[in-house]
Amino acid sequence: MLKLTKKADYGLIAMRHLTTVYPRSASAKDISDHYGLPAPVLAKILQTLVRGGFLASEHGANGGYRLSRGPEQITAFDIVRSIDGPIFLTACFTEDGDCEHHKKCSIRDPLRRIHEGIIGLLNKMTMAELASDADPASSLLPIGLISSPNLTILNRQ
Amino acid sequence: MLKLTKKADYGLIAMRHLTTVYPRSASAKDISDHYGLPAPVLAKILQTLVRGGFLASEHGANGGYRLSRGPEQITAFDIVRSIDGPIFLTACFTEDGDCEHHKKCSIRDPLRRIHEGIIGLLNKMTMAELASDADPASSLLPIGLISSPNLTILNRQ
DNA sequence: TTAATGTAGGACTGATTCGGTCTGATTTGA
DNA sequence: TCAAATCAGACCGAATCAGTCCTACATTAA
Repeated sequence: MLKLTKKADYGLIAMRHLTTVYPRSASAKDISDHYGLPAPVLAKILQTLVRGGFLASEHGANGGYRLSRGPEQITAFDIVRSIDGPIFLTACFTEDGDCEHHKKCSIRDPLRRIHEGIIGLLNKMTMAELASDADPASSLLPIGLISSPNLTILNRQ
Repeated sequence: MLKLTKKADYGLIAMRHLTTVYPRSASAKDISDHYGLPAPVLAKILQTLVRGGFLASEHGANGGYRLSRGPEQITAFDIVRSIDGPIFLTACFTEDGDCEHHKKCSIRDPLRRIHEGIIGLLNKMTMAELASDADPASSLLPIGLISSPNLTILNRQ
């Protein structure tokens, strides 16, 4: 759990590609061929991102998609939320904000802090950063999180 | 997407409850009644946490579950991973580490940094912190168990 | 004008997972 | 012994995910 859908993955890959060719455009087929992604799925994702305002579409022959803003003005959070919908750490965080256990559960507030932290991480990752292989990663992580030795990425059991 | 399952939620609620009564125990029924959680589901979750080594079970009448370690030695990450399984931000982060697009996708490394950050956030939230947020039940805590005021997760210096 | 290219969008399917129910076995204390 | 409680597994309906198929619309090039 706690992972992105494949659609969000595909969306990020496509956005990264479009960032590298920015401000030019690329067709859905170009991208799906290049990365071996299923073309119809990718097409839908790109349409979603158009509706979200992050891409502009160009119809007709030699058409395609291009970023509607600069790569540094679009974040990973934008893309993920646009494709996967709102991000909630727990079911408590609905729009209505009403959770049937709300009165008693009281884990809501601590989790909200984690929740905001996750969104913050995604929000700091711009397309420009995603597309740059250079890696001043330190700027991304809150101080104190980097050096912890038990932060193994692959938590195999 | 990108949210915890209800089981993880229930597990955290139960762990928080058991933290407030620590080092005493509580039965699954006590907890499910108190928070209105489905009892059989909660029972399974607690069994999982026993296998994970975070709870000890006491059979028979007046039995129940209690924390097997101090509340500051169990983190939200422990509980979530134990219940929901390994946490991967993207499908790329499997145990094998092989992703069919691996050669070309190149969003792997930036996402890995976000992934590490998320795990770091969860790892810094101990049960003691989870239970310490203002709540009437906190008065049940033995003196000295409420952790230090240095509880902010984000931007901790 | 016509054909090719490409986007837009809905309907549908198969697989997987999630949340939850049900049933029964085992262990312990009164 | 009996009741309370944990332990353990099978099972099911609903939801979601990933992907395919089909059709319609828009633009450009020949």
